[in-house]
Amino acid sequence: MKALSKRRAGVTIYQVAQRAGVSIATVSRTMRDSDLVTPETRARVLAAVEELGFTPSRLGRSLAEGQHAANGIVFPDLIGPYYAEVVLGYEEVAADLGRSVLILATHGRRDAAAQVLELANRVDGMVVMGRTVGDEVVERIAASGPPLVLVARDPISTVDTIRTDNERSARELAEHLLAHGHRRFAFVGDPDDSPDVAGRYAGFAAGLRAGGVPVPAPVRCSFDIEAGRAAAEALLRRRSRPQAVVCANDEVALGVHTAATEAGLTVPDDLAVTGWDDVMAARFAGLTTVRQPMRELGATAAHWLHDRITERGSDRSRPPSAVRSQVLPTQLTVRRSCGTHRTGPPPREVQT
Amino acid sequence: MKALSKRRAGVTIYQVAQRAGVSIATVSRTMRDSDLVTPETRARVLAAVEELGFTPSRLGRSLAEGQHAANGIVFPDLIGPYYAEVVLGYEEVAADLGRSVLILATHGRRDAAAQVLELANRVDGMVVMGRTVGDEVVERIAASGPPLVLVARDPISTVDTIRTDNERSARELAEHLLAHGHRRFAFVGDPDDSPDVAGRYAGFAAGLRAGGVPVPAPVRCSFDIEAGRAAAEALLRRRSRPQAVVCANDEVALGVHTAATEAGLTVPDDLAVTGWDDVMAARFAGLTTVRQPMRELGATAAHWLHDRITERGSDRSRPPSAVRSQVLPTQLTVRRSCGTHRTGPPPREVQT
DNA sequence: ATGAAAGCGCTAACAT
DNA sequence: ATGTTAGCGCTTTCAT
Repeated sequence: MKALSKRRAGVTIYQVAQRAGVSIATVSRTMRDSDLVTPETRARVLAAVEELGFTPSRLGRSLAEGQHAANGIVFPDLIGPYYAEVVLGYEEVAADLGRSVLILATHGRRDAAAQVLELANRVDGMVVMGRTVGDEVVERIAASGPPLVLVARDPISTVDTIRTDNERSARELAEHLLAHGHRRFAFVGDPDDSPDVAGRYAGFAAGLRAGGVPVPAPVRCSFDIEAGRAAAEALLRRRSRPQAVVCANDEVALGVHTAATEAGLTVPDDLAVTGWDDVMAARFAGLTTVRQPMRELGATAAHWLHDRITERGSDRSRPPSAVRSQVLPTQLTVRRSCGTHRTGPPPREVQT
Repeated sequence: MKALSKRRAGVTIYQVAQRAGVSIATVSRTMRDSDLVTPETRARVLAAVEELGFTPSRLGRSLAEGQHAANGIVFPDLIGPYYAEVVLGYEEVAADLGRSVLILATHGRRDAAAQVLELANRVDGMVVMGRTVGDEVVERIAASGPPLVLVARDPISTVDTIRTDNERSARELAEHLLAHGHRRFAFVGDPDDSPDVAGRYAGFAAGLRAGGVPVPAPVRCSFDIEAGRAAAEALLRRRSRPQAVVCANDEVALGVHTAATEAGLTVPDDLAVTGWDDVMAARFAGLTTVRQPMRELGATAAHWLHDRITERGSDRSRPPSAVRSQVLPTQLTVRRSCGTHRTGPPPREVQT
């Protein structure tokens, strides 16, 4: 069979060189804006480039340079605004720094590790977010792959990590709920599911403990409205119904809210509900929640990665700079759903 | 200066070959699972691969194969669930087909064209969505670049296009509002901004015209809550306030809703409001809107692209298959915000 | 200022 | 079944 299985090549540097009557080195120099080319030669080359419609092959260039000029980012999915915002912040900065962006959504697939490793092979640096792959994978890449930045997951030695604060705001939230007079609590969400949820539960528990109130075991559920609703339906059937339900994120809280309303309960009078993330719907549902700087998370990661890539490119005898770790602050946003305030006018979009 | 600007190479196929005492061809065959290698040789090679921690270079492989094994997608941003869902649907299918995904958010940057062209250089096929770059760019890539699929933008000859229906549902929406008794309308959104909005305005206008009601000029605004709110504030100050406001998307509608409430008006009694997209907040705000199959949009694009890439890879003497074009159906979702129904019980999540 | 040539790491046709 | 070798398209010494 004569089928050409290989993609037909475009215009190459050789054709341009021939057309301009110069060597490929000169064409290359012209394309890279080297000043070792006389204006006349340059003009001749440019003319040939124009006539032929030449665009340097990224593959050829990358192979020769040993650089992809691309960054990767690994996240679980794009459902809900959280990851989308992080990715957006990341992409924007990376693009400004002249780097293309490869994405990988793991969707909880079991072959995620292989895909992440494959991605590591296509980029000069990458971000790995929580809930995607285990530390073994991260450690392997850290050891022999491109520079890494961890986002929203527990740090491991030698790898830069950037997170948002969970414990502090969760504790603040618990204290706020206690101040409302609530004494029977529930936590909906799975601390084993992600470091973020673990931190939120820990802060929540610390707050209750400090208030001398018993800490409930978490009601485990996944990150969506339906899961929250199902969890709440079970919760509301208990003999001793909780007065306040703290949820792992806004979707879950919105599900709990829906279930409560459907059960004939009024939020917050019969049941207080809180979320996390401050998604758009939270505002319209009057949900008390915690806002976190999602875009900044992505943007910072992109900058840090760029630093690592740049330092690795330079003198390799110099030791790499110190491992960085940062926790960005979050902001409790109080709306109606956490309970009626006992004094003063009803709060509107108060932020502490 | 002695700085090694070139990235230190990893383990190469040559080192593995030497270690295993075979030629690089045999190593290559082993890695590609060719059956032209005896089990013993294969084992020896695999051992060497293991000991050395060899991973084939994607760059070397791609250059030799003339294939990136990657797809691209260009969209304006990831604000709001619309593009995020499309991207997610696209990524999921592309990953299943063994292709990495490169994203490019144009953010309305003026150098978007250059970035899109650069992206075209890194992929075997790409999706271009509306509101990103002009047809000149698309046409240029169609002529000399990788296969293309257009999503949510007007078709151009020779390029596959996939859209969701705007006119039909918009007209249905207008008819529904007329049935509520509304007679003075406003449309908030910019038809010049995207083909989608143009289609929605056209359907809306057609519906009003058929009902013998004057068609208002669009109140132009961008795609966010604040813009909608600002537009509504101006609108509500007019001497003859509209009875119903049809918005280009849910964010705008939510902004209009907010402005109306702040102005002391009740939705829908004093003002009916409708959106488009059915974002999560729409449900909690009781917003009448139109749902579109966002993920399917992305998934279909990924499949079509795969077809094109595959057919191009095979016998090039065979002409390419016909240009495809498809319009996915949308679904009017009626909630409270469009007006009180004159007969029967209040509608709840009715879908027509 | 320009050219010749040696890679970069791999695949695949061809030879044995 | 395995090896040899010629690319793939570019960058970058090293000469001139």
